[in-house]
Amino acid sequence: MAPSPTGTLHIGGARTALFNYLLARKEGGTFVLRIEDTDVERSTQESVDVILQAMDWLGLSYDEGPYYQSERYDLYRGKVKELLDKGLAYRCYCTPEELEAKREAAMQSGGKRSYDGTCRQRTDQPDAPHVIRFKTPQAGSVDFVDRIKGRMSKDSDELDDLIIQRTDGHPTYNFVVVVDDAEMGISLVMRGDDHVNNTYRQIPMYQALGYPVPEFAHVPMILGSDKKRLSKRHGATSVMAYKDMGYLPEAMVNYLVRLGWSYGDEEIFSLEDLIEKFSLDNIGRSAGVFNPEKLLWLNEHYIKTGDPARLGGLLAEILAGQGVDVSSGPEMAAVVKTLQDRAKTLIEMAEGARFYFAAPQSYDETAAAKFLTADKREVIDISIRHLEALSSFTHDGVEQAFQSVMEETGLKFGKIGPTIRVALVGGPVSPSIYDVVAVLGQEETLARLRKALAVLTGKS
RNA sequence: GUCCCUAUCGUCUAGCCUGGCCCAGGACACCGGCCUUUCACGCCGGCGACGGGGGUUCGAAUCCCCCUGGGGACGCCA
Repeated sequence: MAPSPTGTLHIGGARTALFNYLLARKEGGTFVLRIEDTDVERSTQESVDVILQAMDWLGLSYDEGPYYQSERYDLYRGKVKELLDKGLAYRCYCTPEELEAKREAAMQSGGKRSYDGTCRQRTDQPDAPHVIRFKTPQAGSVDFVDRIKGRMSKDSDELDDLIIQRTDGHPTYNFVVVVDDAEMGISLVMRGDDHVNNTYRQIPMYQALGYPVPEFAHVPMILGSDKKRLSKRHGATSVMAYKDMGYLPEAMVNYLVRLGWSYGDEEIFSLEDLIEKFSLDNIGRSAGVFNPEKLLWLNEHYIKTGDPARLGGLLAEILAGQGVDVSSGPEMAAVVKTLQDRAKTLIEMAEGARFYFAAPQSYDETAAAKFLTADKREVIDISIRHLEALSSFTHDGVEQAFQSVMEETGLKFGKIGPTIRVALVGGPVSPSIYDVVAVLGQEETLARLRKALAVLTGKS
């Protein structure tokens, strides 16, 4: 996996990383992380950190690296010299302005925008600013069999002499990946299919340098809902943004892998399942549209089925970050269990959990007007009595207590529950009353009910 | 513009290689119903696609050709 540290790790990059990881794990290969930071202008340490964090969050552990291309310039320079000495590369003195003008002119006349090879035959080698270009063979065609797309071919005369070393001496991407992939023994290059045209340019370089040509697997791109390249205008695209929005990494992994890959009708896969089941054969060949709803559904699924203790830990972090004191409230796992079926994200769960840790300061107006009226004092009072007498403060115990309240008052639960709910949580929405009471505990429940009673008494 | 790739429900896809089991299956979303102490969950049902045109064949989503659509690349970015 070789991301470039010029931004965050986005959805597309993460999926490529995942596919690479899965294949390496499945086939017992080595998963190498290499940071492609030959663009000094745009590469930043912050981006490197974000990439590392995202890989870690997704659970994609690497066996080697991270390697930094910026630390391997000696190697690349040696290889450039080798090509120069063999006559397979040459100095080009054309300036960026000249090149731009030529491209412009070519565009106008409907021709190719390729470099015209002006400096290819140049015999003098003045000591002036120059780049180094690779002398791409002009005859025949470049062919390879892509592990995903099958036979691929391009006529060589469509290829021009690409720059492998800039005026400032820095090597360029297309050259260093060839050197690195070969030197690092990469046997399969899997990357987005926006690179297929680079592959045609890279293969001759492997050959020129005497390297074996690796296998290639070009994964289709991920597009936005308008079928355009995924970008910020389609909403969050960075992986870590989803962590912040309360998504679970297993949901992200599951979503990502199904975007472009399938295994019959199955939808749910853990990383472990995937290491066993993943295969290049089941990757589709066409671009896919990023669908946030399905990702959300998967997140919902993993929240629903997740281990309460683990989810509790994650929830506590979020709550703490929101300034909620979770140290004195009920046990997190118990809280989670009451919310798992009704939250799609951890953020949503946190919202739903706040009342457990802070008694209502006020009551929702419309809910109170309906369910917390003076005539409800008796119900609350009777409920208090039965809950006081209850020794087993569990879901079932609480249910029995309310059974008694129903008998004593002759009311159906529909006439009791909503009132208790508003008194306990302050609003009209919460998990099942029995669960809320059981999790809140006897002391806290009674305190909140008495408070409500006092408020009602003060009113009349 | 040139080149490369690609084409099944709105979206992700199964099926295509090894034609008939497909008047096309699953999932998300959407719509309806049931359940229900709120909100949800859940359950049941529904809507919905082989881009078009030519071939080949007894028979094509599946094979061939053309068209069209979509994406990508064309940088001293990666």
